[in-house]
Amino acid sequence: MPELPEVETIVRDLARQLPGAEIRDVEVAYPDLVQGEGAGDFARGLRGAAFRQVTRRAKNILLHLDRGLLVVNLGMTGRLLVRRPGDPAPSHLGVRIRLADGRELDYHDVRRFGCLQRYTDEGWARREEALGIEPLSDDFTPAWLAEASRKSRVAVKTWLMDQRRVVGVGNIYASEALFRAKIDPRRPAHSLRPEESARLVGAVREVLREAIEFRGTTLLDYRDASGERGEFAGRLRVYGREGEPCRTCGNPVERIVQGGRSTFYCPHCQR
DNA sequence: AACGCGCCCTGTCCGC
DNA sequence: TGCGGACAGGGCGCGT
Repeated sequence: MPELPEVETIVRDLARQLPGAEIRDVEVAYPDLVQGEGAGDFARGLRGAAFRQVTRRAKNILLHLDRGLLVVNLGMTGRLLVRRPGDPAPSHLGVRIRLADGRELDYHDVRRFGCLQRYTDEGWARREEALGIEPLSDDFTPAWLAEASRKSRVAVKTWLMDQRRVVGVGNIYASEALFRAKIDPRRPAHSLRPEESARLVGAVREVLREAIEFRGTTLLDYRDASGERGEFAGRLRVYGREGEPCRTCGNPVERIVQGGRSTFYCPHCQR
């Protein structure tokens, strides 16, 4: 479910609400969500720790503690919610973190593709090496894209979604960025001309920034840390619009499958 | 090495 | 109304 804009929205919410809060105890309803150690050690390791700050790396939520960090990946349907006394109980509770001030930080996940894992600072630094560059950082430039994709024959849409290269771009924003850049998603990554690399970098940054401004895209499951929907869905230009008229040329938007995932694009506008 | 595929899991929707 | 199949925002591990 969540790509960079959705995760960033949650992180900004949590960064205002969590620092200073102390963990009273932890209840793990689904042990398979906890990675790296057993549920008992996980719960004991968190008990008594205090939240320092909350940041994002790729599609991961980094909850920095006074000892190490707790990293949450939401998978497809994960939600991380701050719950106050009296708020309705979640229907698919995975992990409940009770805070000393009476609030709860609840992780729910219908499909349970998400995960939570504790890391030491060094452990996370090692794990992070496998992740690509941040698309909203200064590292993401047309020159970098041209060089990094030079030897890759995979379709540019599949290439964009590979988290070892660029992080944070998932199935929705890959389609949207390629539409904005007017590039056919089936093109081999290495075939982009310099001006196309430049357009793609600009389009990725633009669509991610706009989506953050609108607090992300809610198709079905996504909710922010307060349980509210994102408002970007109505601004999607191609994703989920198979057969509907392209907002630029009026020809029907098409859906194809690439790497087992749906891709939406306009064959007339994207070449 | 890079790439394509299947799988993890539950829920919803659509066609028959 | 019921049932089977396709599909859903991610990521990992396998084989070639």
